[in-house]
Amino acid sequence: MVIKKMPTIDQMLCFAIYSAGHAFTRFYKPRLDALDLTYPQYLVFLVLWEKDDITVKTLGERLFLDSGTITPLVKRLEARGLVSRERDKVDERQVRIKLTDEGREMETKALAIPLAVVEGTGGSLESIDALRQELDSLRERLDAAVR
Amino acid sequence: MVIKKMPTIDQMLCFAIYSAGHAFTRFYKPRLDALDLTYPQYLVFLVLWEKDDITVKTLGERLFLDSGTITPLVKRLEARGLVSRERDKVDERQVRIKLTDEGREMETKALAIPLAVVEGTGGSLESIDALRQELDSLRERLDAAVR
DNA sequence: CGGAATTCAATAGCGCACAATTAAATTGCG
DNA sequence: CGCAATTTAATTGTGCGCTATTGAATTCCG
Repeated sequence: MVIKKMPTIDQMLCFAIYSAGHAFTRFYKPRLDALDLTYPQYLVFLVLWEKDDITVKTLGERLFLDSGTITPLVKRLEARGLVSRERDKVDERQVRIKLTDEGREMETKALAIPLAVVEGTGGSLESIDALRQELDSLRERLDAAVR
Repeated sequence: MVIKKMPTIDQMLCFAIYSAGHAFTRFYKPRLDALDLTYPQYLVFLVLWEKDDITVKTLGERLFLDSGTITPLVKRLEARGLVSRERDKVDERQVRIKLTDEGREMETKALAIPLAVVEGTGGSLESIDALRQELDSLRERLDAAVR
């Protein structure tokens, strides 16, 4: 089976992912407004709540983002007193990011969010997880194809 | 079953979609560089190759984007001579977007791209389509929840 | 040991995305 | 008809996300 003509945008997996991603951001918006966080900032906190005192590089690896994105984002969080940034004493190339008390306390308020998400997506936890696994595997194949 | 703790980022569907979307953009990058298009610009052309002489509003509805995103993007394409923008003669509130000859001719070169994508994603066309349908339905549920 | 190569974060510039606002054209309704 | 309400696109401002580059610290290796 070979594609001879340009596919319609509605038939394309990449666009389904692209538009579902935007829909998720819009869905999160009113919930995250309560914490005064953007969606990418929320992702940073998810990583830090799990384990903080990590470097910019490690954070970027978890989120598949580079320092050009991470650095200014984290600086904005630092300016608000939610995280701290300081050079590693042993290897001064690295910058370690830690939660402040205020940043850590936000987790409690944020607990309401995943509840609303499961409700908003509508499916069973099992079907959500199956979809997630397919997307993870897709991301891995795409990443592998880029190198 | 109720969520009591914050989920890990790797367990979250929204992040799987978010990161798969970025992986797709990175995968497309070298192919789109050959056309000197960004990924969102490519999506605009997919819509226009299918049917041009449409308004900013219609284009936005196809892509789930608003004029704040569409207008500057299309202006950049106009500056390169790939599309034209002109006010509708009947209803001057509307701006109609048409392909130029050069813009239309790009479709032939672009045909190589979806072939590479199917190869890069690796799965069967059937499994790709099943995944796409799940994501479309998810997007609809999320949009409905936002109202 | 010492210079070259590598690693790491920061920075500058471009192009989305989106919210909020503005301005103009059209429609609705008394 | 006339004026308010609505529709449409453009504009402004903020925050990603990426590329390319820079500069500093560290590691590699002869």
